[in-house]
Amino acid sequence: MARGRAAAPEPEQVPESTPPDLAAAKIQADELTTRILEARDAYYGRDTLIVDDAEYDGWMHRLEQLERFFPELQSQDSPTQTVGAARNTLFTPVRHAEPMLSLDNVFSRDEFLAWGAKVERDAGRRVDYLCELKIDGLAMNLRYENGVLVSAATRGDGITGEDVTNNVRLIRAIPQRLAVPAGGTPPPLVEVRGEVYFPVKAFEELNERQVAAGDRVFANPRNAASGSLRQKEEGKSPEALARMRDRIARLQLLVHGIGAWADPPAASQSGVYELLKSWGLPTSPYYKVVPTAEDAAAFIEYYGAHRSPAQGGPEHEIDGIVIKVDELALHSELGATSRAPRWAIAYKYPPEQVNTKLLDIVVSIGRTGRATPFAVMEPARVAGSTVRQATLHNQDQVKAKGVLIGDTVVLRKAGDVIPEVLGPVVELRDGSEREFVMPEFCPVCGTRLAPAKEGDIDLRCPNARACAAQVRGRVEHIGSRGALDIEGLGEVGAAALTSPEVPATPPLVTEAGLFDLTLDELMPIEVVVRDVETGLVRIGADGAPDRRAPFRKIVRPARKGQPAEYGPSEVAVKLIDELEKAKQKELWRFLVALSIRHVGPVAARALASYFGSLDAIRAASRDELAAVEGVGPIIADALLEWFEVDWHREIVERWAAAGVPFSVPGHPGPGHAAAAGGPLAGLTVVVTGAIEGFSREGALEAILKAGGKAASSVSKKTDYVAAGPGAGSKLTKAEELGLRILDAAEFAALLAGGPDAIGDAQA
DNA sequence: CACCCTCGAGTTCA
DNA sequence: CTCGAGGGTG
Repeated sequence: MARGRAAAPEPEQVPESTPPDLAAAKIQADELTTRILEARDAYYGRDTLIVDDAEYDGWMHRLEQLERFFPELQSQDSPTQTVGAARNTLFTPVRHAEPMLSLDNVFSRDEFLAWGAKVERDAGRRVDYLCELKIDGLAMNLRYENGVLVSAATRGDGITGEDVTNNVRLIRAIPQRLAVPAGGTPPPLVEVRGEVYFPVKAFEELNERQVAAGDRVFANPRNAASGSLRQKEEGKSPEALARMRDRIARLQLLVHGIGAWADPPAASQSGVYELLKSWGLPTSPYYKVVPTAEDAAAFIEYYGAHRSPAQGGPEHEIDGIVIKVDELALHSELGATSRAPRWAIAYKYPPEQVNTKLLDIVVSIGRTGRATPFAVMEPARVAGSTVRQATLHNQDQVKAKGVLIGDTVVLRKAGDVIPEVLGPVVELRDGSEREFVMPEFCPVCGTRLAPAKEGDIDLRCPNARACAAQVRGRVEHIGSRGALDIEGLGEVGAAALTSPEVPATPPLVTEAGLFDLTLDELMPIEVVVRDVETGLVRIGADGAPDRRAPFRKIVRPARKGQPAEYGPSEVAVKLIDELEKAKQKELWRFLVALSIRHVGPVAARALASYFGSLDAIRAASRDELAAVEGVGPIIADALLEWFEVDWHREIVERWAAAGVPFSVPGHPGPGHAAAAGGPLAGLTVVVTGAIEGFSREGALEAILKAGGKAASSVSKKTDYVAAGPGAGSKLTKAEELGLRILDAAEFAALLAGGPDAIGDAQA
């Protein structure tokens, strides 16, 4: 990774040490919350200042940091979430008839089971648990008098909320009047608690419309729900008003509790739900009553893996599971603390979306010279891991996302793996943010960046031969699995060979010398150690940069008058040995290793099996090249152009001189594609997840060997999908298309005996 | 001219 | 593993 610019935050912004674990962070956050709330009560309620502003700001800042790093800690009633809302007096405050308590949180199975054990101890017996999905929406209190909806309010601080009755009346899912069965009378006063949310699908459609209309997009369904409900009708054009009403109407509600009703109307929480349902109020179909805490833990686990509709989950986002003691008599027996009831708990999943600070946008240069801007962020935990960087693809994407350096941005992991910046939280701007400007010159070698051809969005560094980032990238690529698969020639190895601290002239100026490397050349190499967190050079005890020599070790320590004696390290011996072995690898791997545009493993295999040698490919005309299946005029041109460059030909010559044959043994000559045949002839197979008994590469290799085609993505043309543990979106897609899905055993049978072996006449 | 496919790049984990 | 870009094929 090549960094263009050093980040320079103000010194007092340096984060305090992050607590080592979630439990410690939780204690700190609770402590801060209490202090902040006390200070705020004193200020707003009694008009007295009990702390000065600076200290108060310090608490808030620290709490924000904790919540950013452990998003699990963030709750809707955290001071960091409510402070803005509290100052905002757009809507009249209403007092709830009965306080809306929040729930205590647990973050692990063990914590949850400990809670269950305590409940049963306090109750003195076994209890039934009601498990339900914790909707990531907006907590609401609906007040019905004599069966008629009279007010709707947000949760607010739990005592007082904001009156959003007018907007809530537009929500189709909420009945204006309770449907009391014939003969029954509605209670004179009841408060119904529920959660308003935007269904995920409606949310996606909403954002598409917002984009089309040139409006701002919402970061997530919860923001969309809250934003929609807190809109005022005044000052809107008729069209805007219609859009706002239409948006509100799409909101959904699910109810999960009651307040302010003297006589418990049922014996259990589940009984309450049945009652609410009979009144015509929407209740969640996903709740379940289980006899043990262990069963509740299984419920938690199940929905952890089935959070989205695609996985068989609900139409709303969930941020956890709520577990309640089912029997109502126990509720009053167990009671509540000042903040939360003791008979219920919220299990929180690690969130898949977090806010964090965009510290800088830096440009990296890849092996092809492409300049890619990426976001450098304050480290944040998302979906279980810590993220500090994410790609922004190109300058157009930076514009399209609308992020400024210094913004608070929404970060998520696409497909639970790849960090992705969704966009800025515009409300949190303070004016100090600045726009990203694409640099004019390569941050690594200083050459002017330019599009490869006119109209291209991507800028590239044209200095392919000498730009350190590109040389290093190409060398790393040679060692990668899709090319020569050389152990020891990864990111670190490639950097050490191409841009070490010592010697001044690196052993590899270009990849041409790769196979001429000797142990004597490797041993002097010294690299400087960089801090993982900051990317800065680490300074040793003597004040000089911390240097390491990865390719040598001390054979005999220094003695009086005698300097230490050095020899090659195991890593160095291994690397030289691996390079020697690599010379005998298949031709197509060398084609990939040459970094010719558009020539990856697939095109390289086709070329190698058709022509049989690099000389034959080099001698071929544009038309002859394009005759190969999978190769068209563009790839043909890329090949011809590649061979026209002097230093490219030098790579081939020096590798050949070092003993690389550049040919397929026993190949009859150009024009003879390897005969297709075998049990999988004419079939396309896609592999996803881990297949028992095969490595990733091995499975693909086996498919090709059996005469089949190993495709990288699932489509209608796919005949079989071999899926194992860890399978992702490819499996989902295969299921959607109704394709034949194989487990490891079936896959092995297919390889050996073709479709017949697994009972298929033909896919 | 639609598709469908491959390439290339970026990230983080064990 | 995912995305965008753009090539190849029917």
